[in-house]
Amino acid sequence: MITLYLAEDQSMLNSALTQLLELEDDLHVVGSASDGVTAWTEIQQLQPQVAILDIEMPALLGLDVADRIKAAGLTTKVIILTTFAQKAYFERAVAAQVAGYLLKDSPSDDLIEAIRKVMQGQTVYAPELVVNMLSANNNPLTERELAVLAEADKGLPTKTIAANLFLSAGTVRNYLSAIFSKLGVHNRLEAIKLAKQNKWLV
Amino acid sequence: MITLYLAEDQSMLNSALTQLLELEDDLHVVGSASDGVTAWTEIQQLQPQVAILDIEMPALLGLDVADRIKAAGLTTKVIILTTFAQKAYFERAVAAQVAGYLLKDSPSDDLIEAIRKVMQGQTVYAPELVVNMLSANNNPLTERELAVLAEADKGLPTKTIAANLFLSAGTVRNYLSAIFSKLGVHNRLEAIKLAKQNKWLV
DNA sequence: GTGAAAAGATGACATTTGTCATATCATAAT
DNA sequence: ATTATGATATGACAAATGTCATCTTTTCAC
Repeated sequence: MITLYLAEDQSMLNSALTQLLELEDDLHVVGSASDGVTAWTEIQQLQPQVAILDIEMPALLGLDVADRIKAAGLTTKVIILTTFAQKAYFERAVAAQVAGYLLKDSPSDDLIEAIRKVMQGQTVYAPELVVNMLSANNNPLTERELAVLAEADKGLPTKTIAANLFLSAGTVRNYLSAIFSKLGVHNRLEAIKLAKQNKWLV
Repeated sequence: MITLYLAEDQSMLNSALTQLLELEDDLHVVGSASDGVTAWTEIQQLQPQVAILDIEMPALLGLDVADRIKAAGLTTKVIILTTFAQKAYFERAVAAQVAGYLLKDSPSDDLIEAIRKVMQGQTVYAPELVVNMLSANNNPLTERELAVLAEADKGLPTKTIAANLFLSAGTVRNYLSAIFSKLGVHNRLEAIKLAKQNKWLV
């Protein structure tokens, strides 16, 4: 019998999956949560064999939970279950040595299959991710540029951004200009949109 | 036996729900799709008693499918199943006289219950929506202002916005200025953020 | 049918942005 | 030791943006 914990903040999917997994003779869902903090607390107590974690959850990202599971030395294997194939998330997941990374864009039977494979020691990655990995869309922005862009994203004018980051207004505009040129756009809005699309900016 | 059709583009949820609904003795899923066009085609052929439609799907919105079902005079009852409580969507759904409007933020049992109620002629609306409706956080922007803001949101410069809407650049700036003053902000970015927060802008 | 909004326009002006050249200093890589 | 890169800054200039006053037409409610 494989014991499972499910952390997924979309109730419809959470409850549907829970019931579905329970139908399998060799699977048992010992608990579920719709936020990261609850998940982390309960996983420590229940020590399930496999934890299925959504990434985007209130309070704590699934990836953060994965990090903690690893840091705490639990034997719980982690399967990340998320909506989109985003490189940044996938990289973090790999770094946290998760056992599986599935997309919600695949049928529920894939999840069941993945659980069994993971318990046999295999790692299961959605093929889309691997492809995505190879087509390196790496963040061209430096840390400072990102900081400036993040301020700009708040809708603040140059002066305020400068004040917030203890820079001169000119420097801020330089950074923005550098950002635009790297991203091939011509104003803040476009830069922000692009950076968000690529998840360089949250 | 109630015949169902399920249109949902997130495969994990689609397959999980299909299997779950099939477990109920009085429910039968006659078909499912992950895009609006397929859904519409098959609903016409299969004429299910209830169609469960996601809103955001490729090719055709669930709401569009609902409109067509109504226009074609089918007896198929529609339950909209969507992620967020957005007033605009809800209003369209009510206008299309859908029988139910559920959020994915509710457990799957709610859906099953809703299906049975709908077949008894009841309408089922998520309570969050009704609350949202009453707390009239009414949009102070006119249709035209919204259109301008939507263009601005694409990151386009004034000229291009003007060209796209067949307006003069000056008019566009006037509209933006009017928007800022109504919203109490001083630039596009802030206006867009505020409008999105209030769901006046998608 | 009058009056109030809303849609649309123009022109002028001040401010904010975006671009560019150029410079210093620190650090990391070869 | 030299070179590249990143962080930081200035000054100058052009282009885009935001503000205001003012004007016309259409539409819709009373």
